[in-house]
Amino acid sequence: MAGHRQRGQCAKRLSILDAAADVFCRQGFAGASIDEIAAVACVSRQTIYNHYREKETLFVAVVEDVMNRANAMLFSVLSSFPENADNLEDDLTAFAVRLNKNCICNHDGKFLRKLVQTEGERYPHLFQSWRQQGPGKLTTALSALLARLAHGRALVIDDFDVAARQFVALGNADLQMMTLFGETPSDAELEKAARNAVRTFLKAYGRPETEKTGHPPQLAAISG
Amino acid sequence: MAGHRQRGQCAKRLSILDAAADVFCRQGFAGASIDEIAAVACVSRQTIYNHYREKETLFVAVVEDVMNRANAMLFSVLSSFPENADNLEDDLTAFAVRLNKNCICNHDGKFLRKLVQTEGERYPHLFQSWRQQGPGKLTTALSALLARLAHGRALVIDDFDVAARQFVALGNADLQMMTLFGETPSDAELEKAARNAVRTFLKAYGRPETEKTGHPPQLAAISG
DNA sequence: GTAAAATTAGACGCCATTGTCTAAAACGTC
DNA sequence: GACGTTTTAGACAATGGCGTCTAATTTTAC
Repeated sequence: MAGHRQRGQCAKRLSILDAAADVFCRQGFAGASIDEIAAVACVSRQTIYNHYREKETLFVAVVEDVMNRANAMLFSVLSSFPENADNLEDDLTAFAVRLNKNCICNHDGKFLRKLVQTEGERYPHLFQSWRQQGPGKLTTALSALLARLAHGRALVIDDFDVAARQFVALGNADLQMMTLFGETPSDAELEKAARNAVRTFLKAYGRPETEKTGHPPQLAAISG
Repeated sequence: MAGHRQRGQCAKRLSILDAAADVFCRQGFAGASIDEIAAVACVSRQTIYNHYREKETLFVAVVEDVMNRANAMLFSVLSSFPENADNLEDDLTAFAVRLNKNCICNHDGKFLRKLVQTEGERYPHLFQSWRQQGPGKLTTALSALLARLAHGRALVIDDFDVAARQFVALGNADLQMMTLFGETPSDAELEKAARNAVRTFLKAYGRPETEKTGHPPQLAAISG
């Protein structure tokens, strides 16, 4: 009887989901063909229609799958935010690297931003939930984490929400063009971008005594 | 004979170009139909094929048209960058507002970012030129303008390219999500976003004496 | 007004895609 | 090995879009 023969079925489902994500990402919803998805998934077309009633059903399932993965990853990265300020610049830099590498510049992040731009108007409810649970959560959570550091006298911040958005924006400043054009930054580039971002962030929000230790007043670098 | 009957022809061309931009932007290349473009342009389908040999030709023409408009606007906005530092915060804020409003959050800016994401892989040469003349020029030009201010002792900057990218990134920090989701920020939101960005930028890069005047040391806002 | 050029509506062939259907094959469990 | 389920390959109709063609109509220049 039909107990749990889900072993092979589940593998098929995942295979279809992965292939569909790949093809939808490259071709968009309109440009993607079920036949190509079936070919990439090494699965018959009928199997796809067997699991997902129609193209749109499959699309929604793919987006929800990617959203879940991305949200889980974001939660995981956020939980690695530095708690104390012993080595703030290095810890924040490492955090920014993780955030960029695993949440923003990674495959899922690019996929979601691409999709929300192309199909956002056609499926408002679908991406609205991602907006709240993804980028929305990122800002509020990061805002709270920065507040913790500020409460511990490590940072001087007047508006935590603004500072959170600026931290993310600075972290992407050097990578935005690359990711926009589909390139994936190397580890060295990720490291350098995060370092630049955190230096500037701490120059703006770091406690004057704290940030100055270690660095000479940086005035030496100015030309003339 | 065929001298220059271009009066009506030119109008048709522009009408087609506008309609095609609209439909391509909403539906993407694959999803856009020539019939719909013809309907929006109030033009027969044959007229489109008369001016542009095939769908791809039309698409390329649309992208180049938008690129030219965007580049001209970017050049115009860059030329309004403040020269002296008499009222740096306000001048930079006004500049950031113009940059966001007319180059990044406007219709053409959103269109180009959307298109480069969806069709960038399929037409690399097409968008590569925009990358160099649009975002590329923005960074190098802004870098030179910041260098001018730094040379005049108004700013303290160690890496001008990084500072330029950070200025743009900070300017978008509060607006990124809105533009990603297709919304258009109000003037008040533009003003506030630019103000937040420039405040932080000047906290990081402003000369200590200059930036402190006017503002109390901002330590009062910290909780506890 | 006239002639050349441009535009229009509509029909047409062609091709790709969607979603359904069927019969055969593979699979997993007993 | 037998049975029920799943998968597969392929055929199938229906749809829609692209690009072409034609004949009629409008616009424009002179």
